[in-house]
Amino acid sequence: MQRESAPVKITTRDRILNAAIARFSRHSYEATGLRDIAADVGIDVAYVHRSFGSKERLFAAAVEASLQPERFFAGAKADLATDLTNHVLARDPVRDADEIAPLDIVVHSLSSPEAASVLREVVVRNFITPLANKLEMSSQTPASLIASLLLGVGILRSVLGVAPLCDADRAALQQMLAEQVASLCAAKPQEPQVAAAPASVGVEAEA
Amino acid sequence: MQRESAPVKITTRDRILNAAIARFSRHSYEATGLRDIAADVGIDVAYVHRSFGSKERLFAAAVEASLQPERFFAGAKADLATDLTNHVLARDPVRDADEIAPLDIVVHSLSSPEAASVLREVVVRNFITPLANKLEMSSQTPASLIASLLLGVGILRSVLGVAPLCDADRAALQQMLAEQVASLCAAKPQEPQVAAAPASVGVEAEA
DNA sequence: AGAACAGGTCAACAACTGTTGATATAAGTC
DNA sequence: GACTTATATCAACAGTTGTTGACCTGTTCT
Repeated sequence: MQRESAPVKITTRDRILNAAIARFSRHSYEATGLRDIAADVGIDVAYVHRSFGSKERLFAAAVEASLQPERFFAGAKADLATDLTNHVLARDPVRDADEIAPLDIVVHSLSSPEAASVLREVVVRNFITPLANKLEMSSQTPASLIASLLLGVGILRSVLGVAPLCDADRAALQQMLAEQVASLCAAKPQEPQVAAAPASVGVEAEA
Repeated sequence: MQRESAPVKITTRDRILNAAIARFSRHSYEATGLRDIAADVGIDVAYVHRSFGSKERLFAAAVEASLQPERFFAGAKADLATDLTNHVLARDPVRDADEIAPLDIVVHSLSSPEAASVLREVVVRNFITPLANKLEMSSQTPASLIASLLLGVGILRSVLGVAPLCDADRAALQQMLAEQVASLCAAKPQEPQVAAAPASVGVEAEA
């Protein structure tokens, strides 16, 4: 036993958590069984359940461990748009199927009452709020729209596997996406906007 | 029995389909049981299964019936951005919880191998491709990004119930979202872009 | 040695899922 | 009346799922 260096003892609990992150990052909350996770670790189902109390608490721990704000907002403010889009586009959904990006767990686990109730809180606390802070904005709406866009791209790319997003040229896609994010980053923190009509926003086909 | 007017006979099959649309538009594919649908119609499980062959085929029929291109692309090209954002923002996710918007089924049913494989094809065929056509674009990438943004907003608003999107002023949100859609509508159909570096897109905090 | 305790296993529970075979009921056709 | 077809039901299957109680096995502390 060394004194100075940390024990770095990898507990079974940690291995369960990592296996859970891997599973929930690839399949939906409902499609991920505790037995699958147990098999990955090589232990009994009962123990993975007991280690975290319930499936939902295990999922909550996995989301919390994946969605750490410092992973997204460590860089300079000027690089934010590029950094964020990189997080979504970094992993090629077909080529790098075995890698795991921090946002994958939100994208894949979605849509079941239990999963949604866990995600609701964490997404706001660990992503939208830090993002709005970084942008020095009082309103969280633009940050929420950025989150929406990134989430949508993540789902269409790596859950649905929509061709135009999977096969598109990476640089061109990155450029187009980053422009949208940057535009939202620069959005005016406009007040409730008392009496301005919804104002149809026209589409100019020729740029 | 009248001659001229159509029989308008509402078959049990139709009632099953409508109940399925309602269920899948509110809960995930996996969380929606055939027994729930059967109970809504007031019949036995066996019959809802037999009427469509399998749960997956019933889901496919429900998606097909919900996601009809003419619902989204009937208006003028100039109103497209406003129309599309209206489809996502029209229904207040908490106040109008009992209404069903055509896009809800895509948003809520997401994320399970079976559901994803059904959605993959239909979303491209019934939304992205018609949208790219309406925009007279050769590339489907901008249309896919629009779909991403709308899907993301839908999920954050009505699945996760993220506060900044639910409570935000409708007009302001509509304005901000429509601007993004319009900007993507006007995207240049740029070629694979041979040798341009990813080009960090800066964020100007002060607009 | 003996007690205490975390780490881990085993078998089983009750509830649920989509699916299927056998069967009834009713209407329309020959 | 007999035969077919669509409509619908019943009961049950086989396979899941998360969860629980009882038990075993080492280690550590006293």
